Amino acid sequence: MATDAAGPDGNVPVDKMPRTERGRRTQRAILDAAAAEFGEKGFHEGSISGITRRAGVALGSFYTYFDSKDAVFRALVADMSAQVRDHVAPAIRGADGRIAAERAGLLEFIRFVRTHKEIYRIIDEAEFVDPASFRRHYSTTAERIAARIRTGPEDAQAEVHAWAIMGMNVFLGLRYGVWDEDRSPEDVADVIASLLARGIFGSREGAKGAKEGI
Amino acid sequence: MATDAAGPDGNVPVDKMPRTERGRRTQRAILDAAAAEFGEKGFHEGSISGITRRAGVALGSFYTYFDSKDAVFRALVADMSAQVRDHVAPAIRGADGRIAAERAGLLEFIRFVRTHKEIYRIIDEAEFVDPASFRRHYSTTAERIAARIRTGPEDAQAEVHAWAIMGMNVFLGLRYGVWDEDRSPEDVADVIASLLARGIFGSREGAKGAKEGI
Amino acid sequence: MATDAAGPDGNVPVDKMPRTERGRRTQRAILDAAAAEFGEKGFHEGSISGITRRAGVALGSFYTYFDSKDAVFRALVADMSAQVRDHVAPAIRGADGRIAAERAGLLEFIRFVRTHKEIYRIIDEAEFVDPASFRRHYSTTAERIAARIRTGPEDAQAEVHAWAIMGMNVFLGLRYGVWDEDRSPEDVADVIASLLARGIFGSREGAKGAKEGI
Amino acid sequence: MATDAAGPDGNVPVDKMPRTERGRRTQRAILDAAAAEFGEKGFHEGSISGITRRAGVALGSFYTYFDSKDAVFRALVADMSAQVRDHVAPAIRGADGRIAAERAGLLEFIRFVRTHKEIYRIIDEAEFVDPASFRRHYSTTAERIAARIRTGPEDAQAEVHAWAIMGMNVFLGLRYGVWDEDRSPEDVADVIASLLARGIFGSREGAKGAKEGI
DNA sequence: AATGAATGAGAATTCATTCAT
DNA sequence: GATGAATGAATTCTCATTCAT
Repeated sequence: MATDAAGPDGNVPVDKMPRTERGRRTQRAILDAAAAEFGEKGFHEGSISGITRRAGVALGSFYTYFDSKDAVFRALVADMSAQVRDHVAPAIRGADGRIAAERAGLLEFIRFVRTHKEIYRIIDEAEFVDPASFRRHYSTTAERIAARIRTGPEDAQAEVHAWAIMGMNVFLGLRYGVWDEDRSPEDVADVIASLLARGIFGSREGAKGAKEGI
Repeated sequence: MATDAAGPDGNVPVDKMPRTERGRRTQRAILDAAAAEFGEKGFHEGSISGITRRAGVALGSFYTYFDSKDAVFRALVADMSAQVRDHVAPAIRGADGRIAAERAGLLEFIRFVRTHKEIYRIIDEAEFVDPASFRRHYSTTAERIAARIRTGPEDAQAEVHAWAIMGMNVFLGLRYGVWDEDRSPEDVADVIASLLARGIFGSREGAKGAKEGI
Repeated sequence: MATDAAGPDGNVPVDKMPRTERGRRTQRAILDAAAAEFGEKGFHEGSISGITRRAGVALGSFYTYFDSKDAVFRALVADMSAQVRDHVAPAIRGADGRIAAERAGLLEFIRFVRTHKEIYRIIDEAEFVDPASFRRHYSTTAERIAARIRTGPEDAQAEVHAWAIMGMNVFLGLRYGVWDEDRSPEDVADVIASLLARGIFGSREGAKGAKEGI
Repeated sequence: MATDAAGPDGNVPVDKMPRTERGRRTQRAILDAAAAEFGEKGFHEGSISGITRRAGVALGSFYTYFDSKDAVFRALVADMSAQVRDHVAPAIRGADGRIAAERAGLLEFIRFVRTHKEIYRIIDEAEFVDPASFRRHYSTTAERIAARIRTGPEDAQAEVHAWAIMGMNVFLGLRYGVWDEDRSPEDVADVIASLLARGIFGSREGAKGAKEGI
């Protein structure tokens, strides 16, 4: 995990940092329970008592580690955000060529959400619970993509492309990762790689170029 | 507008259907007020009393026309969903060629959200308030796109492309329609048209093809 | 029916008395609908709109004929109270002997409640809605019984006996008239006639005496 | 007392069971307050806030111990039901002979209701609030009586007699215990004992037999 | 650190009654 | 007479947060 709890930017305030090993375990248990609770019921329907029940601790113990319901949520968004990044980054770095990198990113993203379906409910709900977290998550993600695809300092299209790619990924992850698994992640990634390489109709002849590393 | 209030699929139950002209006006006022309230505060922070205050009617009058807070929300999602569709459809129909159609769709979509910024808060929050509405909205939208771009009955990529296009549009609308207006809708639409036509790097030379109607 | 609507003692106030034949029909429809509504749902769960819906008239029309929810209820209690009395009275008058009269009263009472199961919900709920109606109903009923069984002006036991008989009848009506019909009214009436004639254990040899008219 | 709070059958759900002594005291205070509130105002007119005010606790504390207004009510019916039973049982067991047992039961019942006048409002209102409790209360009471008076396995009249006796008791308790105390409980019990022993007219000569233990 | 009882502000919902048409 | 829209007071229930032990 990248971060542990939640200040304004998703980090736990110092005075809530567990001092003992036992404390650390309890805090981790609460954060995991919160992911389960919010992933299942959403932020508003989820409750602190639901979290502590899942974590197997007393209600009051929650406030030993987090300042408020909002605070765990922020910590959670930061945590999930970091998790996706950490999961996807190595594959992107290992890819040969720009299109291949985006292909790898999408592929790993779909794989990741298939095993962490709660991520959508958590990150999307941030739009309502903590808009700053939400914006930060997507802005930094888009910037990362833009940095990868930018062809030079003059490239004015990179930002638009980055948002487009991010949007594709998010919706394809929802459709083929969370809602249904009726198509393999590799297949989806191939189709998109070809789209990025040759456009939407050029791709209808086959999406092999991506693998050759353009 | 397509629908007026809200049953399970977003339609008002018969026993809530206004029988007089006066009733019809009141119901419309409440639905508009709900769009404002939820768009501004979100579903959970928004309140029935906030809605009736905006609508200028008594609290109890709300229940003359809607069964519950959830019900107006459903009606609203159906209503907004229909509004975007109705706004974008003519431009798409009038476009010359497939790529041009998608370009027109995105262009009008960004224009629409610039004047209806509340649409994101409303449709996105449906994921938590009424998942069925949320899924229906995006599934039907994707199907509509797929129908436009499908090259033939064998075209297995159309669905993936449709979800990709929808994802691009949604995120570009958020970025360049709601969050910031630092780039013209036409510019964004051109960039994407080129991407669809020639791929991400082919497009770096210019997105003129779209206008010629491919 | 004996009475039509509801003042403090269960009669409709003059200004609510229908002047036309059409009005009379509407009022009767409302009263019958109220019996159904309250019998089915009870006073508190029952609603004016439920009544008018059953009666097939507009909500506002209710107030043309009754002053309030309490008022219909009072009218109803008076109405049902009179109905039982009117149904049971002839049988009692026609009976040969005191025990036979009580037997006939119970027999007809059970028969009556089997076809008017709502009577319990209505009269019993009066204890909470309109204690005066409730008390009046049982007091006058007890007095009627006492008058029948009193052996003379000195008979101090008659009142106690009357309440005892009324209590038996009410509970036997509930058990063998409303809740279950697993024993014939005649059978029940025979058992009680014998109890009244010879006591609880004397009766175990048979309850024939009642028929002979003691 | 037999039960403390209220599930479907009048028992508190486990998750509402107080874990500390302090909790136990609070729950008891709320239950007593509910008896007072409902006894005085009835179920529908009584309010949760009325209960917590009487109990001297915060409104929200009510829900720490009971799931709903209905739930306390159920708990209360079970509680009162058990209280009468526990109050009357020893006198019945100590009586010499069957008639004497019934006499003792009635006597103690009248005495009990004189000091717990709220019992009628509570148990009778169960007919509307929680029919299952109501039926359970009277069914088990009748069975207990039947078991006492049954002369043998063939005795088909016992059940009818049991309901008759219960009905007498309930109405005599209402008349001479709750509404008016113009006749001593002993006197009433004597009259009924004689009725049970010799029938209604046999008893006019005197009800001495009961005391001799028939 | 951990526990769980206590708090009370806040919101949705119901429905008898009034009234303009 | 009939209609049905409008009103708003009243109440139940939820739950984040605090605090004494």
